[in-house]
Amino acid sequence: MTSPDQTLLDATTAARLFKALGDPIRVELVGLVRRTEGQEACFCDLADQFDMPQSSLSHHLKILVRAGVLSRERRGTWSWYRIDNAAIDTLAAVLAPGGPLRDASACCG
Amino acid sequence: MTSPDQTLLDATTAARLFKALGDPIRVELVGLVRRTEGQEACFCDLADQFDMPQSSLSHHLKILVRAGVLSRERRGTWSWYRIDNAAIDTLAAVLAPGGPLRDASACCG
DNA sequence: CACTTGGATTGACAAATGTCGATACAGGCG
DNA sequence: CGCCTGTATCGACATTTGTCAATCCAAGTG
Repeated sequence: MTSPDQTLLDATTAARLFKALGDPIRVELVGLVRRTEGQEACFCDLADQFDMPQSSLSHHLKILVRAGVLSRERRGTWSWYRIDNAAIDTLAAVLAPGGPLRDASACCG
Repeated sequence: MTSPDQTLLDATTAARLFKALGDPIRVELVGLVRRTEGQEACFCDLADQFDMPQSSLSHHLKILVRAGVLSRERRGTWSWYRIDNAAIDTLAAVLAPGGPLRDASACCG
């Protein structure tokens, strides 16, 4: 009748991360960072891959950082982005067989 | 400079699914269906778990169905929802170590 | 200090989203 | 057929989101 208590907290966390990835550009961004040496990429490298204004890209990156999917580090003139693996792990766990959203009798047995 | 070609399609698909899960209520909904016997639940059961108007719940379920996360089947008077495991698998694969968003040298070695 | 460059922030605006009450529709049942 | 019950859809509204141009700030260079 009332909204679920304990699980709602996890659902909120998961939803926040899912939401951050709920845009093709942001999925691409995370994928690009992941494919970069050391899972770290600077803004300038990312900007080369997208045909869009610099401000838009910065905006999407900010959303990913705010959600905890990426972290930003300013090194001299350039901004470097890297993946927060804990966040990805959280989502992977949610979707894994036996996790909150996936029955244990999944693909793998 | 131009937007990535091949991967963009996958990113769009993934983003569509992520977006559908980008709300705590919808995460809860999928979790509830998952925990139900046979991964199938009727609207009435789900409605008991949430303190919100029936129309809102129906709206969220529609979003999940439209995105392909759930499927709806009308059986007599009641609507039954079940998880589309292919969709969950798609996202799990995206987040898995070695997947598009996760470095291979992840948690598991 | 003046200038340039990388990148973040702001402002404006259209479009999408979440929420709710009201209404419509579909399937039993009298 | 008329009525109830379960669920979907509609209409209105406030909030959020994505996009772009413009501006601002920080760091390096002359």
